[in-house]
Amino acid sequence: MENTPNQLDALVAKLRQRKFRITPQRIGILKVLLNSNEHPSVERVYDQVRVDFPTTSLATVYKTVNLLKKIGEILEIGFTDGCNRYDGNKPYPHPHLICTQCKAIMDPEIDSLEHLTAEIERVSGYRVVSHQLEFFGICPACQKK
Amino acid sequence: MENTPNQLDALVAKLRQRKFRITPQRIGILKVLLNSNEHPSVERVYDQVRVDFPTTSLATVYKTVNLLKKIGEILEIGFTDGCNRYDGNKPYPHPHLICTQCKAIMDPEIDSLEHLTAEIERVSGYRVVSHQLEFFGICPACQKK
DNA sequence: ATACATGCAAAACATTTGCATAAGA
DNA sequence: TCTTATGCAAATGTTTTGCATGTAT
Repeated sequence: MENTPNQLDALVAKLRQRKFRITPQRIGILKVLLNSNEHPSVERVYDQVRVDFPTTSLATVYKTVNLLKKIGEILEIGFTDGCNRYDGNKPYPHPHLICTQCKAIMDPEIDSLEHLTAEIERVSGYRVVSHQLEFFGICPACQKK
Repeated sequence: MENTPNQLDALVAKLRQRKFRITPQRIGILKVLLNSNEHPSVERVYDQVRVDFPTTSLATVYKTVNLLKKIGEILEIGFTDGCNRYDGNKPYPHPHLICTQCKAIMDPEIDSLEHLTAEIERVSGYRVVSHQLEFFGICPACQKK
């Protein structure tokens, strides 16, 4: 589990550019979001940030996650049963594959949906801004159990 | 806004078959879910059911909706900001087109994602059980505002 | 008759907010 | 210095649950 200083520095620069303040809590939250490939929930981010910055509060994690979501630097993966999860590595719409048993989330390598988006716009008259595509199933590990 | 006795009868028969009891509240909830094409929230179902059965409680609507979801007779459309919505007419996975301004939901006519599902299974090893595809955008009416 | 469903109120849960304090810029 | 971020606790909003009562079968 290695740091990604380039991504981190880039994100910090973006925040600075937009006149947001760089606090140790925010750095910690950014690191967790950039380093993890597990699509963590806010609670999970909170737990991990507190390893380095034990004073960080849950409210701050929520506020920072919302900030990052608003400026488009993380992607929210909506869960119907509480506990949304976040992707800090690929903040643009892309499909997710979710194991309904262990809740693992992975990014399958498949073609994008640009052609579908275009078709939707054509037949509906909507201006499509984004999309969300989630596949639910059982991962290989859980199939063996 | 016409009743759909065939669909209703079929659903009632399914419930009976599974030994669930047919109560006036449940009939009312089923009617609302089958007759509406607006993909109503629980609160919305509640409001409409109470026109016919004013004694119906919100808890009962939640319980019935959960029951129907569990037996696969309605489809849940997950909303990240509270207020999930439900489709009683097409309880199988299909794409939705959601206006981020007026919250209207429509069903665009496009090809299914079966080929995509198959590809996902091939590249990931997951057994894919269902999926969810939502497009977000601005509907024609809201574009004019 | 006997399960099961209902309705109420309370609980649970994730998330947001208000506000005094702390700390980046 | 001056504004913004933090942290706490309280508030919010949706959904769930426990339990006594009512009702479909």
